[in-house]
Amino acid sequence: MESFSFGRELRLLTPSHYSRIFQEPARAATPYFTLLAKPNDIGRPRLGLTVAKKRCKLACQRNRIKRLARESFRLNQHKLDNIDIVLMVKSGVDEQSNAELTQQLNKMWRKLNERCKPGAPKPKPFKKRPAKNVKKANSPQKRDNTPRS
RNA sequence: CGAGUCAGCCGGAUAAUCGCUGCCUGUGACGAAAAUGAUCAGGGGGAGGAAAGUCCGGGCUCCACAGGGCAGGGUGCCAGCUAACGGCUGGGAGGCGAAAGCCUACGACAAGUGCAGCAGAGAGAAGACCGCCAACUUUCGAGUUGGUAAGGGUGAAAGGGUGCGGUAAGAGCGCACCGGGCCACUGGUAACAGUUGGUUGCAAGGUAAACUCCACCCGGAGCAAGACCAAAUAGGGUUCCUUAUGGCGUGGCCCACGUUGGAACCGGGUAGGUUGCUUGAGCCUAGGAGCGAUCCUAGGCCUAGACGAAUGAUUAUCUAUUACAGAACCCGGCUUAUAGGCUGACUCACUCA
Repeated sequence: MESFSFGRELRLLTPSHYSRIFQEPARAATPYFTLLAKPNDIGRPRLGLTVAKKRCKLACQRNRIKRLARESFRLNQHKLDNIDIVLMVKSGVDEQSNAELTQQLNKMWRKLNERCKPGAPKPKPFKKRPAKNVKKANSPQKRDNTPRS
């Protein structure tokens, strides 16, 4: 049986991870979300969330939206290829119900996956950064990767 | 039962499934080993009454600092509590309410300066518009001069109130009572109070969230504080080695100095990591002191510590759509938001007995 866990290896952890994705990403959008994505080399999808205070004023609502997004990502992670995703939020999200937002998110994952596929063989504009990134992401858990790279 | 006042409490529950996080127990990958402890399994924890606003006060940390003053800011009836406060408790005074009860920056305007629209004759050691009274004049309509704050009128406010005496008319002008000021006395730690005594005809009102004066308090910045570890072929210093009495630059040339390779060591420190980080002015129970805030004693308990940021989602049941809302170094307060519900004490009205 496949696992539905959502550990630290499935998240974007540092600002450098985020800034990599903001360079020439694939996009997908719904009325309340914008998703940016880019393929990675680590063998699993990863998710990062940005919920701006400007778009969603109350801390409580921001938490709610993040939880919904994580939950939806967790349940759909096996339908995704190895891509890094950053989820952004548009104003008005905090007025939507849980069911409505979950439905939108579920559609998005599939769409985004399709868009990333033709983008994978694209020439990488930044040669150094992805390599450096992979090394860093793997080093805390597996040491045998480090001497090889 | 109705209307109301005060005080306190709860802030969805249960079950199933899939997940997150740090703690404990076991497992123990990688490693020669130790150490570190990956991974997996199990156990038991895991947001609030306001976590919010950041309005006050502290702890903690770093910086500054002999002492004192000025400036600036804050507080402002009295006493107490407290680590401290602009907080709380008790008391006083004033105000609101039928009552329970509630509200109040509540020091000084006799240190000085300033301010007060409109109305009104006059707004401060004031003032004569109408009226009243006297004298003079008179064309008998009234006029002029003076006196007068009792009456009218204006205004938020017109320099105590009522009565009697008094007077040309009046007036604290005099007297009685009421009110006020001052000095005693008594009670109270004090604010303050008084069926107390004496004295004073009462004289210069309001406003200090106006300047100001008086008394007391205040060094600055904040956990992104601060401390530690520490990559990069980012970059600095010292010593040594060698191509090498080398090359390049300064220089007429030598010497000398700078620069160029490698190694070792040293300190500073970016990315990143660790720590600060939860045992605390802590919570619960019992007893005691006090009207109370609070304090003391004894026993017990450990109750979130994340860091792109953990408590969620779905389903079922409970009348079930559920308020305000998310810890970020930690405490004590204040203020604001809050669906629905529970408990206790008290006041008033009605009915019944």
